[in-house]
Amino acid sequence: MEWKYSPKSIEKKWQEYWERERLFEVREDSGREKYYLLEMFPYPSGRIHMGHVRNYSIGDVVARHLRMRGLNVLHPMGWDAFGMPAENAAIKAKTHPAKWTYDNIDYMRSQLKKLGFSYDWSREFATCDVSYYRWEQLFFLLMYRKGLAYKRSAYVNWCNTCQTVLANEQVEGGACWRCDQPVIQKQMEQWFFKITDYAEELLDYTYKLPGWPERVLTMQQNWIGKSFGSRLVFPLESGDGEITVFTTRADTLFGATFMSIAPEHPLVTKLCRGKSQESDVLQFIERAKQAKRSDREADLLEKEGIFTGSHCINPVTGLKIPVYVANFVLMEYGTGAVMAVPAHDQRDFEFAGKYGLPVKVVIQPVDAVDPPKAEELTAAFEEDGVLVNSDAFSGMTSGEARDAITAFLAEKGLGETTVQYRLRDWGISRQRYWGAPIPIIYCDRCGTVPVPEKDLPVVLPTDVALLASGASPLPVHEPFVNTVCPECGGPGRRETDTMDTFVESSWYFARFACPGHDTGPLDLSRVGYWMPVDQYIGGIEHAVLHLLYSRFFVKVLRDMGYLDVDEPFLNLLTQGMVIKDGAKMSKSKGNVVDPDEMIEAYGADTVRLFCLFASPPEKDLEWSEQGVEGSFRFLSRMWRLVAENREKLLKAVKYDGERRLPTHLLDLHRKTHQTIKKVTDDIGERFHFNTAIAAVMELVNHMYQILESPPGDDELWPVFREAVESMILLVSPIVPHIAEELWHSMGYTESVLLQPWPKWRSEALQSEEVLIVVQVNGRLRSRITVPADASADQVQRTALEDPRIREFISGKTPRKVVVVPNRLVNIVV
RNA sequence: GCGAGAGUGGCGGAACUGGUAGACGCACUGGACUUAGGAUCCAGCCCUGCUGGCAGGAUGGGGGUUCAAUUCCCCCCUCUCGCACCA
Repeated sequence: MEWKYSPKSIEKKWQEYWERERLFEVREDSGREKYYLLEMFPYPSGRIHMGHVRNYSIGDVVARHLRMRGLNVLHPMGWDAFGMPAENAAIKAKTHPAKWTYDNIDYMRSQLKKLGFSYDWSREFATCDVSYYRWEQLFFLLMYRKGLAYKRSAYVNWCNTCQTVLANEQVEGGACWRCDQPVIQKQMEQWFFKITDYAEELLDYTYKLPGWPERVLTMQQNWIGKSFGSRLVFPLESGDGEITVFTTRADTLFGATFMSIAPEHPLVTKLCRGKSQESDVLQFIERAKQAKRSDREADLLEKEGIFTGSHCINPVTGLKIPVYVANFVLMEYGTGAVMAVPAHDQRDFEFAGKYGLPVKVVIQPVDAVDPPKAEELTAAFEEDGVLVNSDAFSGMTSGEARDAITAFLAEKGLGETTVQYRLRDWGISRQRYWGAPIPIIYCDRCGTVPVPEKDLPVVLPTDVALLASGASPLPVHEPFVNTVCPECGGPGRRETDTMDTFVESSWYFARFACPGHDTGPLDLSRVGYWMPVDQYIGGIEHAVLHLLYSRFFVKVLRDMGYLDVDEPFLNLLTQGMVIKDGAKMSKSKGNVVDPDEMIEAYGADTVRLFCLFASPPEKDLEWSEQGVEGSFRFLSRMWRLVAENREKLLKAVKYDGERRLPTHLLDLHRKTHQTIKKVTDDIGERFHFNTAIAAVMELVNHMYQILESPPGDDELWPVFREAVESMILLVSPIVPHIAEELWHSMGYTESVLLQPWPKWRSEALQSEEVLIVVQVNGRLRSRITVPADASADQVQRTALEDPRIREFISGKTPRKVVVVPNRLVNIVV
């Protein structure tokens, strides 16, 4: 055995050994308890970054630990391989996205292997493999059949830089989530998945996922945005038609003095037709539509509107009120029309002030004597209160009135209570090449025709010439586009949009359970064993996006009979970012640390150890080269402990806990068992790897302490051997290479992975004497040592007899004495 | 604006159900070994005072509950994240 720890000479050896022995490959085994551990799979961008290293190190500790605890652990890895960077890189480097992607996968796989992660590589796949995305096309067809996939013309988020459409979830603060450029609104024909059909269930289950972080659930709840309200009908003054609004404040209906509708509202052109203001209105609409979404969202856009020239009738007052087009009304939410109540809505209040519209107070605060006067209002009163100026409804509370007014209108067919969601359908069309083709054919005679299942897959052609603009080459790829209509046999044209790559990541976790299955997407006999994922680990950035889509998709697949679970991920751990010099590591900031260089300099174990030790997983991790060196130093200390004492350790027989020991060895024996308990709890229950590591460091320090003053004791080496072996087993999930090497150097021939996780004995945790803190009036004054089994009375007596304590009490009689067993005594005088 | 989370030494962070605040590591200081060490080992290391041992003050600030508060409650300040004209 080398005297010096040198990771280079051991890491590769053990990686090859694990692979040769197929130690990470698993099969379903109904006789064993399963555990499905998954980390978010990476996009093959070229190289692994520190965020990945951290994510996968956390997962690997859990996987290795639970294997030693006897569970049948599925721990797979694959590639989220479709996506735009491949296209952009291919254009730049004059290569093909497929080649670029698969080359990156090869390199990144080698990086992951160098880090020693315990993946079952036999299950690996990439989502751009035809054998994967073909099943996604089948899902699309089944969803199409059920009306869950549909096409419509809609105003959508368009990113000019990426030359494609984005889903609402993919627009962050009005900018593209990928390239950060402003997004504009564009009307296009688009395919949607009807996620809104599942809004209620998606929301419902956010209250049934105790293993998820509260804030992720809150974010999803906000995103779904359920609100209870009413749909109310305002007939047009002209008599031919009506405007329906959604409102959560039906109680304020008597105060609705005008109407605001969205520029995109279908009635707008009709309402201004033939009126004197027609051309002004049309101009206004054009301007409003062109406004960037980023401005609209950032509240930069001034609130503006224009009178359409038409009126509608307030259904309870019977008064005619003007209809305005307003740039802040969103067509996508509710009905695209808002009843404006300036006295009780701040936005309407400002709008009314600007255009000289009437303000009518209909709610007064509960404790007010008189209703406030409209002309004295400086701001809208938006809270609930008591109704005034509202005919028969006056005197009701807001809550009562919401129901009563809606019911009153419902009788006339002019209203109903309803539930409104903020969530909108998931737009999945992407005008890009490197994605899964949408299996649809357009025929002049038959219209939109789904590709028959027997004709799947629709293979993405590889013989394409990429366009420098980034626009998809598919529409101009004649052999792909031109096809035959499956219904009439006449000429047909293929859909050239591809699917959003979030579709692939919405079911990959299920496919890992049966990766080679080729007669269907999922083999329920195997998938049923492994699903759901017991623990999912990844970045918080997917709190809404990927994690919401996946939940939706699982419910759809369940309803199709492909899955028998309601939710994909039982427990979720969202790990923090890797930070350097106070900022997230990124190329543009120039603060990236390359994992390869770190592995080269310190070895994989050190890199893993540092990632786990520097902070708890859910917090951000500040990268520190000195911290990395500290981690390396600790591994060296462990190494030397074994290397320098190997002969003596090998000769000793592990202490069995039976014979009596001198105090200092009993201390070590106890420390060993305390450490086993602490590490087991920290890794297994709390995921606090940093404190688990700290505990092992304490044990190692303790061992060095004992070696400082060699007592020449016969019992030393047996007890030491117990401590050393425990140490090796406890760190093995964290730093597997050095653990494997040390384990074998202790004379074992079987992998450390196959050892049972060490157990602590509770009797070994007990010490004969305990230290008790003595306080007087809550201030620490002395420490006493008492037998562990001393009664409260005895402890109290000993404390009161303590000379220091007597001094502090100085003759006074204690008013009260609190005794906390094994902890402290507090004397109140 | 709304929602969530967080504020502890020079730094990263401990303290699981209220019970010795600062485990463990980094940095720093001193010493040992050494031709030398940026290797290793040992010791010190929150602040203030006489400086041995103590005493007092410290967990963003203020108040409260309690024998006892980093931990529970109220108010305020700061930071981070998410949502943001949602009717």
